[in-house]
Amino acid sequence: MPELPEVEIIRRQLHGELTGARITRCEVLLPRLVTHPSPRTYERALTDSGIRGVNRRGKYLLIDLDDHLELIIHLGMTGSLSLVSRGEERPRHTHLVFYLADGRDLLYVDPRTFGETALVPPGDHRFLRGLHTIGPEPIDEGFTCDVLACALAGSARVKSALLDQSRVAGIGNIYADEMLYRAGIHPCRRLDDITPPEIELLHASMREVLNQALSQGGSSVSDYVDLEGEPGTFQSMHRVYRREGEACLVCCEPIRRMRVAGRSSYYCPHCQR
DNA sequence: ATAGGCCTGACG
DNA sequence: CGTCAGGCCTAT
Repeated sequence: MPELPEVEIIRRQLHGELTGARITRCEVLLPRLVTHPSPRTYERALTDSGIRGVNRRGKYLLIDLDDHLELIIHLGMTGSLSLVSRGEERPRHTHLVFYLADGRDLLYVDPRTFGETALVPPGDHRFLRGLHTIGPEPIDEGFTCDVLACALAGSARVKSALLDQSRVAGIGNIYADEMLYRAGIHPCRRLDDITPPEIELLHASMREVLNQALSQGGSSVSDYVDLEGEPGTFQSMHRVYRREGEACLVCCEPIRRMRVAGRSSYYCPHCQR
């Protein structure tokens, strides 16, 4: 569920709450979610680890531990984290429990179980192909128009390209549609057909959408909540996503939905060319 | 490039 | 019952 803005909100909260805290032990309740090393080794290695900080790359959370390890968590489609006092009842679908020395537990909850977690030497992302091949961060200073133009080389359809994490990191189905709408670009346009001025428009739209979503605490369409259980509010500013049949805010044409790259894609047939 | 698979849950 | 869902991997 969470895309870059939602994961970044959670990262900031985790960083504030967990920096300096200590994991006393970890319990893996759904071994399938641990992709490296074995779930037992993962549990053992996490025993008594200090947390130095929390970083993010695309949709991956990277928790920096003091015993020369990096704890990686990807929330998949429906994953969430929550920080609770020990003894509080655990929500349904709690699959990982990190016990902290201060009496709190960090819970990983995920109904659809599409998430994953791993424990690796810092920066060693060989075991997570998605991380190993990840593209540039679109909210970084260095993400210039030129960087975007390079990332969007080729002949794929632009929506597929935006969803491709090896081209640009962190964009998912909601934000791809919202960016393309604001840039006036049809999701099916081929990359080699997009002009330099359009790349500039798209670049500006990407930064605008991601920054606005961040300042609104992300999008909560069905179940996204942050570390404190709070939903975001950017969904009220969605202009196309899940608005099929509703009037375009600019031209009043009904918003349409079509399948692109296997995903529902919402667009205005008049404003997006 | 597309379909199907992984899962559970909400909704019509 | 069927369809859809914020992700991502595989096989064709």
